[in-house]
Amino acid sequence: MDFSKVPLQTVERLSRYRRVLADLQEDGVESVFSHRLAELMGVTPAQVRRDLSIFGSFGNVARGYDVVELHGTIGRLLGTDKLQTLAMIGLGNLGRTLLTYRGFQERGFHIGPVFDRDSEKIGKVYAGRRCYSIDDLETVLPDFKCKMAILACGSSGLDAIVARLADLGIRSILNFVPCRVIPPQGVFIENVDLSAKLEKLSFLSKA
Amino acid sequence: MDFSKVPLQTVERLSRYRRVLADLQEDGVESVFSHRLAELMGVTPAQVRRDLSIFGSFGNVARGYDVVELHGTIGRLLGTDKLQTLAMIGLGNLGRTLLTYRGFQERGFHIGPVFDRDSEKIGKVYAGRRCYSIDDLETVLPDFKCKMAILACGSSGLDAIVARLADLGIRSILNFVPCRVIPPQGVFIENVDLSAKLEKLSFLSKA
DNA sequence: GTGTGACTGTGAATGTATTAACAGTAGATT
DNA sequence: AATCTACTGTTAATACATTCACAGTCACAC
Ligand SMILES: NC(=O)c1ccc[n+]([C@@H]2O[C@H](COP(=O)([O-])OP(=O)(O)OC[C@H]3O[C@@H](n4cnc5c(N)ncnc54)[C@H](O)[C@@H]3O)[C@@H](O)[C@H]2O)c1
Ligand SMILES: NC(=O)c1ccc[n+]([C@@H]2O[C@H](COP(=O)([O-])OP(=O)(O)OC[C@H]3O[C@@H](n4cnc5c(N)ncnc54)[C@H](O)[C@@H]3O)[C@@H](O)[C@H]2O)c1
Repeated sequence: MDFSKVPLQTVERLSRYRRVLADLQEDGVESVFSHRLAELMGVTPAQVRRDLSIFGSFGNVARGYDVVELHGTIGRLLGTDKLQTLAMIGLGNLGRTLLTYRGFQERGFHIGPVFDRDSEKIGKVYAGRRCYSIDDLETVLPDFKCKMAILACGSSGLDAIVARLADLGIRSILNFVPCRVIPPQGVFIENVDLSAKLEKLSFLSKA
Repeated sequence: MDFSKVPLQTVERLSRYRRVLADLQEDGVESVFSHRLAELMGVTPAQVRRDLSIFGSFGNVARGYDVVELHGTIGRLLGTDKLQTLAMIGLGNLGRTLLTYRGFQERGFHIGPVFDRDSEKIGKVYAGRRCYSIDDLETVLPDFKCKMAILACGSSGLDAIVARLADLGIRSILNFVPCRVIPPQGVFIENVDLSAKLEKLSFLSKA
């Protein structure tokens, strides 16, 4: 599997395919044609076939795609067939909300250690997770074997935190802090900027 | 201004330009070249010039772009130069977190009326905002003159809620519910799917 | 004034993503 | 067994986005 020639947009659709397939599986549907899958996804059938064919030939002319099999295959591709433990930095309003969100668990993610710099929070347990001092990152994090992290902290000194996470083996980061963070070599950062989304909507709705 | 020929990616960058320009303004910088702006944005200088030139000629060969002027121009383009009031559906963990988030206010957005179906919450006031019954949407919402809404509720009956919002003049929606919602004619929906983002990161970090 | 250097705005070139179109195939039908 | 139908996987065509590269412009030096 040559990752470099998978279109980024296709990657973003993969998780949606999986979600749609999970629903079909729940409904007892055994197999599905690109046509129907496209309809459920809101894309063209050609797009579906193209997306899937990048990873192999899973379809069958007579029956289409096997729902259970394809669901499993996409899960393995995404790496979400096994539970992954994430680290989180910042246990403020957002951090606490994310901690109690069940949607992550359902899709193979689990927030493990949480780090903050506020002494009020350090040592306490929230939603079953212990809050550690950000100063203890190097001693605590390795025990959890995390490959991914969530940033839900303040913006000051963010680059330093990212560098430390990278040194500790974190390969990818979901960042809620609305400021530019330059990814260290080999680290992927996905930014979630809600205000930017609202601004985009504001622009579009003027059209 | 012909909106149809503005690349979507450019729209998404507009809010980031504005943020960068706000920082420059704060630092007392009067004008800036595409080069420097590109550096701060993490894109190429050609991209910056192309993006801005779509909306007009704001630059000056000798001084580059006027920081204050461009900041204002982008604000007007995005429609965030005036405060906009949003409606929100769902006052759960996420809804409450968003209500208290200061970042929205800072960028010209204000959550006004909040609707829920839980009688425990209806009538109460959270962070200065009254929670109304979702059944009273038609009577309450018009008073607030909202053009945008946030969905932070459960997934059942979502299409019906979206249809009602559309009928009441909502033009665009920020949706946190992880299921496909088909936008009614003339309504824009931006989906925020955090699990999908994590799955994307999981895939990329296997490369 | 004339020359120099550095910039913007943009046409042309390239790169990336989507859609159209069809060859090849397998089951169903006569 | 020959024909028909409807599908997948893929090649070719199109659309969309970014980058290159340069003509035209302005400020400044001499
Ligand atoms: N709350 C929201 O709805 C929302 C929405 C979008 C983005 N965000 C962003 O997410 C981040 C967190 O938001 P919040 O509302 O939870 O803020 P918050 O102030 O409630 O919490 C921030 C937490 O991070 C901790 N923190 C700050 N700097 C730290 C550091 N260097 N190391 C460790 N811990 C640190 C603080 O002690 C605090 O506990 C902010 O950057 C915010 O802009 C929040
Ligand atoms: N909590 C998170 O961190 C998080 C992250 C990403 C996405 N989401 C999504 O956001 C949504 C809300 O999440 P949450 O954690 O706040 O859930 P929650 O259960 O805490 O709150 C949901 C709220 O919505 C209300 N509600 C449900 N259906 C409604 C309807 N039809 N009309 C009006 N109100 C309705 C409920 O009464 C409840 O108050 C969910 O769809 C969830 O999947 C949540």
